[in-house]
Amino acid sequence: MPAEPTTARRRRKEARPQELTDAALALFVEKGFAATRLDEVAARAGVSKGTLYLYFDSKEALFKAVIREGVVPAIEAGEAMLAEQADDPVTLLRIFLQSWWDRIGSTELGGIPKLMMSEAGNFPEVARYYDEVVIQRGLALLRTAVQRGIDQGIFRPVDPALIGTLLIAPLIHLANWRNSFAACCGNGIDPQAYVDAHIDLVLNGLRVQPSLPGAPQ
Amino acid sequence: MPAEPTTARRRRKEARPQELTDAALALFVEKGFAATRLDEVAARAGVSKGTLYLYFDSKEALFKAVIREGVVPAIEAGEAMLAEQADDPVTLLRIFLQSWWDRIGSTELGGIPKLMMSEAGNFPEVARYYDEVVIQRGLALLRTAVQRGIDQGIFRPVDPALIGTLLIAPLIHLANWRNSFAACCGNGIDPQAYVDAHIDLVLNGLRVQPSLPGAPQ
Amino acid sequence: MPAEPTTARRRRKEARPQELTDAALALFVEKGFAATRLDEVAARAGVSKGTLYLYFDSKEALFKAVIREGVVPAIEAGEAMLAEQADDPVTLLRIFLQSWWDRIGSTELGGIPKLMMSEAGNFPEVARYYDEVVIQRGLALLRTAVQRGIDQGIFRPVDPALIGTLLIAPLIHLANWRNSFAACCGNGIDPQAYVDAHIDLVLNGLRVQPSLPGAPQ
Amino acid sequence: MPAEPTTARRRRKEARPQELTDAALALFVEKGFAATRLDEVAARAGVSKGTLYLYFDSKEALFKAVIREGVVPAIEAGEAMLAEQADDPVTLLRIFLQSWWDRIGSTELGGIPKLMMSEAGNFPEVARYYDEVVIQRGLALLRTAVQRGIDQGIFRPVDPALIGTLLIAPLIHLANWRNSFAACCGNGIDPQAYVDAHIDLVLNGLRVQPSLPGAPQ
DNA sequence: CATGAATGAGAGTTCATTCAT
DNA sequence: AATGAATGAACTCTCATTCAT
Repeated sequence: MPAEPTTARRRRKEARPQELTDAALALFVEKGFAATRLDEVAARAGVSKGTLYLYFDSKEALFKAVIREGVVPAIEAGEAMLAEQADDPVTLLRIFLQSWWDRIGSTELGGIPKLMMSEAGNFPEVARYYDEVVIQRGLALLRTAVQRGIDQGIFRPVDPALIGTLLIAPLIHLANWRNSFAACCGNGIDPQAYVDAHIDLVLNGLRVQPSLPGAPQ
Repeated sequence: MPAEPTTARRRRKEARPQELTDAALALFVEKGFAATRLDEVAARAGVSKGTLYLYFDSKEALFKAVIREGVVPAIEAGEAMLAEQADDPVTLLRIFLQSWWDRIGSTELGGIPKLMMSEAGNFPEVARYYDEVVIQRGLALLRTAVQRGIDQGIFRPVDPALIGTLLIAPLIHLANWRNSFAACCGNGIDPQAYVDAHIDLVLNGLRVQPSLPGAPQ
Repeated sequence: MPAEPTTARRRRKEARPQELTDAALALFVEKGFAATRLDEVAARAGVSKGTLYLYFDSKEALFKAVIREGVVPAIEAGEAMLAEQADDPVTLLRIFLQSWWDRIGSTELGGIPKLMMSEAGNFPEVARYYDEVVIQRGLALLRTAVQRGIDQGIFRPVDPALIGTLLIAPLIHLANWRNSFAACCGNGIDPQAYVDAHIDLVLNGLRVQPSLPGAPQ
Repeated sequence: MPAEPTTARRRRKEARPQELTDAALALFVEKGFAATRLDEVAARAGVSKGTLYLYFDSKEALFKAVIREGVVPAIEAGEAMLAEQADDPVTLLRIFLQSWWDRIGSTELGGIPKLMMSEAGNFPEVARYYDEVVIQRGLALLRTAVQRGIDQGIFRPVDPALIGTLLIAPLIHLANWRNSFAACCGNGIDPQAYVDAHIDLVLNGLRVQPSLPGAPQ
């Protein structure tokens, strides 16, 4: 009768699925789903090809797991935002965008948008899941913040539904760039400067014209 | 000496390559390069599999041709913009962004950015070519316009290098969306409204505080 | 109504089949039947691929024609030998072997044995035809000559059936070499010296012990 | 750390490459390289098509392995000959020729010369390798033996370089025949009788005229 | 007659998936 | 649990063959 696995081993075993999805995420982002061979995934995770099938039924199941795993932190990040939710819409937007970059865009998870975009056509139900659970929730957060700003008279009366996408698009674009062209055509853009410039630009664009300094009230 | 083929046949022969790259573009954008079978490309173009090889040496060569063909209109559009170049930087940016959407983003060519982004890792030299010929040139145009606005005191002193990307990113994002999630998770965004909102937002964000309309001089 | 073709054209037309089989022979010998593309044959003959099918029903038919054409000179050479048939078996063998080399082995036709040997397994009925029409007749000639030498007491009483093959084998071997290894591993063998040495060797080997020159009668 | 595979499995794995090259040799010799389908090779070896690629990178690599494997016994046979090397050149030649037939020509390996000759044009570097490692070494052995016979006054002063080829050519020819025409046009030649007749013929041809028995000294 | 664009069956090669060990 | 040899369906690519011009 085999003894209970040692703690080290148990931990290893329980960590396996994530080690595998981590390896898969990196490769799926780099080469795309179809062009990634399971051999490579296994090799990168330091296991044999057959082992993958102990944890995932198929390549497609692995893909779904990768997305599901990648989605959780996004949701958690979003919920954290709600918790910190300041009343000040400007601060809220700043926090949201900066946090998204810090916790998602600039990390390994920053490849998820590219991957999901690339494969949406091949995995519509995964795309739908991702849309509902991540995109729409994120947009709702942004919309709420913008609406609040409008209500408070801080922001111009823009269409909050459109603005949500406009606020996140440049960050996703940067994440996509880092996971595509950056490897071959590194432009010298400093991510943080880019994020700052974006936040600065859109907040300026949203704000109602403040009275000019020195202008008559 | 062989007789020249009749006009009908000749015309067919000359039109073939584009018919094939058109079909390939659509499928590459929809499913990705690796997941697209040449059978499908041929079928979509109404020819047999073997015919593809009369015009392209390999699947990879077809990919390169697709990109090369897709790049030409982008360059031409850019040059057209220069020709129309108004002195007014605001008008110039409006025209540039709107034209990009009208002539590239909203057309079949709007799939090129997604495709190129998805495959940059697998075709670095094509990505490099695309970056040099399309991206950097486009950014240069935008940078110039922004710089001119700054020089004229119309725009705030932002970093033109960063702003270029920020100006185009939301349009690319929209094009990407239309070529990925739109098929399964159509959000109700009206493209023109989105483009308008974007232009409005960034121009407001760029402008130095204009005197409020109706405000006392 | 088309005018009668001019003589030049007519001659061209009638010569076509042979131009085609000549091209085919060279390539079949060089690369083998399966590895030779009809494109190449056509190009070498200076016609288009389709033209081949005006003269031959299929690649296989072309192969058969190549062999049939290559066989005729061998038969004619054999018949010429019979006509010149000296009574002296030694002279007869000399003439036969030297003529075979001059008229067959050293010419383009020298590739036929290699080709036929390589393809015998794939075209057994052609091989059978070749065996009957060329090999067996040639061997019969040799056998007859050898038998005559034995009958005349000039040759030792060897088995004529075996000796026939032994007499021609080295010449075929040389022809094969020239159509295979010679291109990449040219050995410095002088063909005529080789033929001479062979004739010298086998005639010496066949002869009954002649009185030593200068020996007392 | 993975457990070592059991002996049965390991033995299979180690034996595979040779099983595959054996199957390939037989088919390459029978039909030629280009006309042999990998399906057939796999089927003959009792494996699936894909398994071939676990052991050989490509059809061409399989070809090279077939030759390399086929070459080893030839070299070993040659070395064995050197070991047995009698001082008597006549015996040496007898042994060499007979052994070549017994150990090479009459076995599966007897197809190698035909195969190599047929494919020399398509694989020049393999042909070069084969020439250096097998042909030239074999010829050197024969040349040495003949030269020794000449030096001892046993053989006539022939050109040893030419004679080497002349000695082996009829045996190669017989091997070639058995791997080509024999299947369709079996002539009734008894191989051993042929080998004997050849050895008898050439040794007689080489020898200086012995004094006739009973002839006056 | 001659052409060469077009075809599609077939071959080489890849790789997700299985399973005996 | 883990392995990796084996599989075979599927894909890219080739080329003998056809046929409209």
